[in-house]
Amino acid sequence: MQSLDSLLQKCTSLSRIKQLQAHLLVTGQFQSTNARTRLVELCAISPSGDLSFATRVFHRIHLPSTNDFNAILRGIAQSPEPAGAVSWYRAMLRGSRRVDALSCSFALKACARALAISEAMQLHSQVVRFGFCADVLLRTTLLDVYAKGGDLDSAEKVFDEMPVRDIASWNALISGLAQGHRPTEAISLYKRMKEEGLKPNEVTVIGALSACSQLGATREGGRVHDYITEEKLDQNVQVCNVVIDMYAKCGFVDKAYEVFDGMRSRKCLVTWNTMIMAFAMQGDGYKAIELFKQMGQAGVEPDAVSFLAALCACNHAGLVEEGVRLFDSMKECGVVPNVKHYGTVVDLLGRAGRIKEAYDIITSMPMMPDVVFWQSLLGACKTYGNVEMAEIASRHLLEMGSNGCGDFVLLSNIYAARARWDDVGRVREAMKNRDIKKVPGFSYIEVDGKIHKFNNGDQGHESWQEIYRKLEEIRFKITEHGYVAGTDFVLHDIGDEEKENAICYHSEKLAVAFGLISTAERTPIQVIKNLRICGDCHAVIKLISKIYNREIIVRDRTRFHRFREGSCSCRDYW
DNA sequence: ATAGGGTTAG
Repeated sequence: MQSLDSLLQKCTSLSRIKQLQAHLLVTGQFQSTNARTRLVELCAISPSGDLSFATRVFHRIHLPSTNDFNAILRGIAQSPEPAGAVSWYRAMLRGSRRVDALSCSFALKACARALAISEAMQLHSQVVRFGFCADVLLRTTLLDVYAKGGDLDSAEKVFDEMPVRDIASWNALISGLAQGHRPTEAISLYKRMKEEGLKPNEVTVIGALSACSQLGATREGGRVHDYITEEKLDQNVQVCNVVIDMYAKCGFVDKAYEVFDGMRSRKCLVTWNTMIMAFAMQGDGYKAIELFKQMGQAGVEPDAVSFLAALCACNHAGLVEEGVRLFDSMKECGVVPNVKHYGTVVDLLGRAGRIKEAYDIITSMPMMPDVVFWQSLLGACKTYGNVEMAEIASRHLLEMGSNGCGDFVLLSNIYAARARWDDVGRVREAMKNRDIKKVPGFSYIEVDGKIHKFNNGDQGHESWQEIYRKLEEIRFKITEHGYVAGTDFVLHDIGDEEKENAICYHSEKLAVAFGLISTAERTPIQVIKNLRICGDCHAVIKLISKIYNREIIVRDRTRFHRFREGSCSCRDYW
């Protein structure tokens, strides 16, 4: 037995696995020993293994045990086609061998990966029926499947009903909430966990910090970082990576770089990528590219994400030539550009007015352009007044059934600028006939460590009346400074006054106004927005920074805008 | 019935 164990450990390649199988067959141990089961499992799950070979071996077993079934089930669950695990599990149910908690565990894991929620629910009821409920690990798996499938309410329910929880159960829900865009709840659960005397580990802080990054929760993020240092969790690269990302997303690039530079654990590819992205978001194009080069010097090969980060940096900093060069160099590095790379270069070229080149890339790239490409091109056409190309782009958008009102607004504006009123009318008609909806915009602002959330036109905040009064004051003051409402940025099917009102109460304006009334004079105000900042808000916040003498930082979907004395760090280029 | 299952970054 001892020798079989050591033989199993040496099975690091498929040929070794086959040798061992032959050995078991020859010595007559194949049909009777546990070693066989472990061999099947090894072959089914190890990277050097081969699932189809494992399955062939399985079929040579006279009376496969539950464990033999499980070995294959586990293999299918972590294969590229996890959905097959459910039918394997069903075959098991019909067969002579009973399923155990592990079978359920693997099948559930497969559901999580295949996002098969209804199958997961069926498995859930079986877990109950088979009486596996006392199993903490299995319940945690269940919780995780719901969370990954987007059903956070069910995940919470599983968690609440657990008679016993261990750290992994807490971690699964904290991470689930963070990944499911319910960061506020993730943080309160993290706090509750500490209050209950549990000790967060690496996995916990990764989830908690990811939630802080989303919210721009600077204070809580700093506290988590302190805890990480105290508990020496920073020996873990993944933890360091999230710390860097958290500081970057909370607007502290310098702090992010400090952590990056002083890391005790070895930097990995993700570490470099995170830091490059951090500079890119700040619009520090040169620093990002510098780091990209340093990464190569450090012997870390850039991957698709590294290139994307560097390309975004070029885009945000307006480094057109550098970006094109970078894009062209991808092939030499053996990295295949994906949609996002193409999207970024197209955007980069378009913004630089190189519309024909951008168009040529769209038409020659190896994948179908999605709406984003045509929107980006259309935007460039508006900036450079290229009506012909704008029509081409819009036609594609219409064909693709785009329901983003921004596309219609842009096209309508392009026609209006040329006084082509018939066309303007046609676009309006098209707008009416479609179900045009916007993704609702919202913004966060942290004041005294507390996160406040604002939706567009929100009147739910406790001081909303004060906020709206402040906005009126702002409107009055900026008008004195020559501001004219930029009604380009909203739908054209409402009256002028209404239009003005609609953009007056964009979530970022509400958040900034709240910042003005609730923080000390001259202190910076920081806002996080889920979408890209709109042009009118951008113009208004520039003026606010000047009139109220405040530095205002807005992180939008793609980057940071640092408003100071009437201008923005993005140089109006975003 | 020998062991094997859950939570983690750009």
